[in-house]
Amino acid sequence: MTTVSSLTYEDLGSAAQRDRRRRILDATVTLASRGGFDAVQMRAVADQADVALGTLYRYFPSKIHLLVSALAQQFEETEATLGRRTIPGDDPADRVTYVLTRATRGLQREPHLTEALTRAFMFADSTVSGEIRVVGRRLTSMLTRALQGDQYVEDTEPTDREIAVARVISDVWLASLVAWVTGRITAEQVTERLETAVELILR
Amino acid sequence: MTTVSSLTYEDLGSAAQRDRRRRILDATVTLASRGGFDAVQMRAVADQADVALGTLYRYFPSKIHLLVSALAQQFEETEATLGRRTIPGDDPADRVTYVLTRATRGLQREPHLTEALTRAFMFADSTVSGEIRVVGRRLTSMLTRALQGDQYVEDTEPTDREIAVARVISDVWLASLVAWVTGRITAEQVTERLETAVELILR
DNA sequence: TCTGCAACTGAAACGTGTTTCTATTATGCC
DNA sequence: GGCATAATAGAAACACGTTTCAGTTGCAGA
Repeated sequence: MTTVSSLTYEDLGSAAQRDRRRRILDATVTLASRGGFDAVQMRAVADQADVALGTLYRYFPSKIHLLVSALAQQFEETEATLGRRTIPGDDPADRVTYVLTRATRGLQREPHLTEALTRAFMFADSTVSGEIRVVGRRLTSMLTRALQGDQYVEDTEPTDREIAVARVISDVWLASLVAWVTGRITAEQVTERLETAVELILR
Repeated sequence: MTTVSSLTYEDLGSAAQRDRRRRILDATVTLASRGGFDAVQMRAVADQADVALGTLYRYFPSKIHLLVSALAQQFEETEATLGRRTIPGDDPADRVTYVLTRATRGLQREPHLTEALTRAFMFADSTVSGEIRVVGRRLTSMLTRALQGDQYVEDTEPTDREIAVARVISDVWLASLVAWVTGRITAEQVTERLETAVELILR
């Protein structure tokens, strides 16, 4: 149950170190986009990021830590790009569906990357719980924001019900993504399942 | 996307072969109960089952196939024991909650085994889709049966809505199990989350 | 019973995640 | 600038999943 944590951007003192961290995460995303989970090989990441293998492990204590950190970073980037925009839709169900559809379309464009990040997220053990929590929080907050709609700009705390709804929907989303990246369902079916779930919970 | 399948009980001609398969799955469950996913090492399984490593791989083409097959077997055993009994509860929500609570309590008694099987299930890639489907079907049928209640004895086909509800609930269940086995939430929280989800969907 | 084929054994070897260790380089402090 | 310390490089070694293969055993059909 012991947690081992990756070095975060804030942990790193010098610009050179922050640059190393960035290079490592960039290499990870590049390799993952190209060949998925299996293509993210620690030696290959180290090579491409131009750091020694030992250094890579100093920054990220395992392949799973590395990939989950890459996932967190991808989330950050997404939020930075379209995070402040108002979510279209007149009621919570519409807004949630909008966010989910849009996100799913984005993931669909990078199937290998999605496979790598999703599988790492699901396979993470207790030593990765810190990083996992970060991603989980981002996910639910993205959904509670969609549930609240414009009220969000006032930074309203989500209600218990909103949190519960967000959790269920993110559970369905993750399960559907796993099913998609393992070829059990198509991308369209992912969207269908999400819409059905939203229907069941919010209508 | 190519599927590679494990040898099923039906595939095996001789009694000696069926016995080998049983010994392998027994060894898997024993090791998993003792030390979880990491303790299920292919050499150790082969040793304990008294077969050569190559034979183990002939029966189950990977560790994940092996563990997911063990999961399918556990399901079968559970269904055989209490499969025909009527599920108590006056409405679908009560019956589903009953089944979930009971199952969760069972899993709680074998945390290492649950960790091993759950993680294998979530980590499975496209080559395991056959075995995964078997387990997925069992899961949803367990839940649709609870939704239908006594009607089930008439072998009524579940409605689309029932199937959709069952899917959402099994998604929540799996996500909660993963969170539990990785130490992010307690077993009580698993039950809480399931009850909340049932509440949201069925009330 | 004999024969041929499929299954099994035992062991070696390979791939990749992870650990470890020594030499070298960068960094902060006097 | 010189020094102590931490960070990094580079490479070897280990662990475990997986593959391979030569020899042996078990078994169905002639």
